[in-house]
Amino acid sequence: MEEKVYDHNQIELKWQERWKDAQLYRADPSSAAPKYYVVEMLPYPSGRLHMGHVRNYSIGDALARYMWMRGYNVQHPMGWDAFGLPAENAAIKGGAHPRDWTIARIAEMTRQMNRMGFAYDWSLEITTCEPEYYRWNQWFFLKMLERGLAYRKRALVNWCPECGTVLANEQVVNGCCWRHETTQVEQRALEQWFWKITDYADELLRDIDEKLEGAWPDRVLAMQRNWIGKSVGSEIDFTLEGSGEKIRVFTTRVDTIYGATCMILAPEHPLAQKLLDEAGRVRAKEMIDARANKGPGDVVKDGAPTGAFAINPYSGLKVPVWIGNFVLMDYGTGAIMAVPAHDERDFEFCTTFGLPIVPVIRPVDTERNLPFCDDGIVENSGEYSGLTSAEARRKMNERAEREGFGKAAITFRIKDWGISRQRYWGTPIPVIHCPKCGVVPVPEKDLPVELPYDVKFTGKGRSPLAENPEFMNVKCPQCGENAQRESDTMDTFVDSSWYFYRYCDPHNDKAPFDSAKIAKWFEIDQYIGGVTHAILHLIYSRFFTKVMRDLGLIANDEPAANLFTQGMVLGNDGTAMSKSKGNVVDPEEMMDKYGADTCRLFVLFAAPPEKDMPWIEASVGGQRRFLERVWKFVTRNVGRDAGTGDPAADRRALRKLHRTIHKMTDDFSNRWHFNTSIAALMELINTLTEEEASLSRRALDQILPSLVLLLGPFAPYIAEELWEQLGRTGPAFKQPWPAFDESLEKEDAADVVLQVNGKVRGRISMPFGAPKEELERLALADPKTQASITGKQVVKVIVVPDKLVNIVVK
RNA sequence: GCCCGGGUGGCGAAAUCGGCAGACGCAACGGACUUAAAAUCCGUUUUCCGGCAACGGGAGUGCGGGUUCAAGUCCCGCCCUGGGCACCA
Repeated sequence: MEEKVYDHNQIELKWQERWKDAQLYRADPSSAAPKYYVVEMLPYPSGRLHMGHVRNYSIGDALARYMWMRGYNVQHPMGWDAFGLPAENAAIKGGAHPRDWTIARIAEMTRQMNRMGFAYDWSLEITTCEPEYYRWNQWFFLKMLERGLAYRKRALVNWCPECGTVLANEQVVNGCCWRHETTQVEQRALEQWFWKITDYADELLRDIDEKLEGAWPDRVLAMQRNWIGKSVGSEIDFTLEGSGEKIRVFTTRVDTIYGATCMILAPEHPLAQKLLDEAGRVRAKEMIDARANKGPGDVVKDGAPTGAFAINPYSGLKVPVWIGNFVLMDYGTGAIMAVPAHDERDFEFCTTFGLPIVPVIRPVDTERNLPFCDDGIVENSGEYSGLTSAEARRKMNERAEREGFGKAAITFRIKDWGISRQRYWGTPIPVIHCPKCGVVPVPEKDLPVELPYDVKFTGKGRSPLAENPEFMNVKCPQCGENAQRESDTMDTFVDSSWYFYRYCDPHNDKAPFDSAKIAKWFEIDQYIGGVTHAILHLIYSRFFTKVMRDLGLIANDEPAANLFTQGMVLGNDGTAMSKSKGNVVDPEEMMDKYGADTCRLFVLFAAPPEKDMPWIEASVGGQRRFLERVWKFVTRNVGRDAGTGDPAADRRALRKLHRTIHKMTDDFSNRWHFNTSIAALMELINTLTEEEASLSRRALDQILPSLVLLLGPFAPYIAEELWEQLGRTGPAFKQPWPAFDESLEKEDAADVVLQVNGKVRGRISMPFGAPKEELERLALADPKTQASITGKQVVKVIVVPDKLVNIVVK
């Protein structure tokens, strides 16, 4: 048969047309095959696919296609993280309505994804800005409220005095407003909603060890551990001299308490406000503001005495009470005991302000240089002197508990999740503020609280919702009097915390999902996304899963049994692609130029998927050339009258084929190092081209279909087209993955390396399984090794059968 | 400062269990084809030394030690680099 021309445009258009069939990538509900649920993190619909998406989704798609071929019942959905600031910013700048803006961009990105040939079951598609989705955010909010997991408190927000509005963190650039680059952002306190993720802090931490270790990347788990930040220590009350009020401190080093030479309160600490005089309060305010505008780098330690004194409950000694800018109000109790001899920060503080330094811990076997911050032997500490730090901590905790001035305590660094956003384009928080009844939840039957479409985007004043009377004015569900809706919307991380559950039952209008469907598909077998979501998204989803479990909706404790985080795509200059650097490569341009298959192949070939990968356009051509070589090889050999050929050539070609299948099967099941899988395919085509003239028809009939199927998960268009040209029926991606036969992989003879003192001196070809003695004899007799041995004494000979002989000489 | 990665040719990388370092690809150079160019195909390409040559010999995986018959791979101590956290008591 004639060799054909590889025209990627023609092939892609043809198959896109055929792949429109909505049933094609649907999981089979009646299938008895084992399920495989693979999810790639859903994108924000910015309107253009970027290389990071292409990489993420090419990895996921290769895996989904491979698992289909392995006979699994695969569920592979896609959706849109459709709420968020860019749409609203665009509206503020005079662009389209956020909804229209978003819908148009979703359409555009869907088109691009289909062009890439990604195999999604679009019947499961979810769009988080649709009421049918976000009503369940609201439903979950009500459940959180019922269970005491949602509460309101005052918290700081960014405020631009120029706009007269609240800014999201992303709208703050270098401490200034995004629209007024010279206007400093201020901090203002507003009543906001929080979710008590801290209630689950212990379980979130424990399950990292018990459920995720080994299945999620270490660096993600390390970041999460760090973020949760569990500290084991003690809470101890110091008594204020005079009033007798208690000041509670948290410390991990109660064993050093005899060395406490002062107490330091956060400047915001309520007691500090009380103890300070007018001048002191001004100083405290200065410290708070200086910290709010904290630039990068260290803030110099600052502090001031309150004039008050407190009594150390263990030693009975009186210490001064200070305020200090390095003590955080929202960690621990907002107050510390300063032990300058055994803590670097306290040391720095007390040195600066001339406070005494009293050592109470002796190192076990080294000189003591202050501050000495390790455990040691306690001294100058009354009845505890002579104990180890650990013993002292235990005994001191016991006494605190017994005498009622403290206890062993655990503190977490993680804080409750503030979900309120003073924005329009998000899920309305379903509560009503009634002057008589207070905060009243919207009754479930009234969900969803829909976002009104007709609002004004001024970028000034309160959020567009708050300025919209038709939205805001309602009757109180409890007393029927005039009341106001909550105008805040939810953080978009709420949307993405549970979307992969909704995929399993996307159109359910009675519940967020049917629990039986979740039981069938969960946990997610493989979740794939960027490491940038290591903390927030991935910890919020874990939290959501645990809450849903406690609500009785699901049975699993974790959302994803396995997580894979791919590396970034870097520009030609080796830095992350960004518009400001002008090193962005547009996937669509690459598709025009080289075709979707080439793009997919390149992002998988250039580096192993977990590593950062530079986009070097010069090398993309190599992938295109590879596809052309495969294309030509297959098309010109489809019907070629090859006859019986040369059995030795057949054997060599089949050996390479089976090794390639073996290698790729390993890569898919272990490491996903698709770069080496593709390299193996390249080696295969190199061998096939070399042997081509001597191959028999029989061998070709085995080789051609296998080659095409192996290529399928990476380059689906060309695989499907060639499959059809081979005269096969049924889609290539639903064929069984080729099997390898190890007996065909073996060389005819073993190539045994001969070494002298570890240096290669020669090699001999031997039948497999040759006895050690014979290998040793032949190695010693070999002329190549003789040259290096003569005149020396052979000390010993190491023989690794079928592989290597190392002669050790002196 | 603390916690993770990473360091191998001109470049992206490979070597999965301690057994031939540099597979595969890019780029470069040489050749074939062509009036010419592009495309394609063939060849060379870690480095140093010797040789017209086929070839032979030495060095080499960030640096310094160590274990081993054998180390890119394991151990100890450094250096550089990317990322995360960063006054968390």
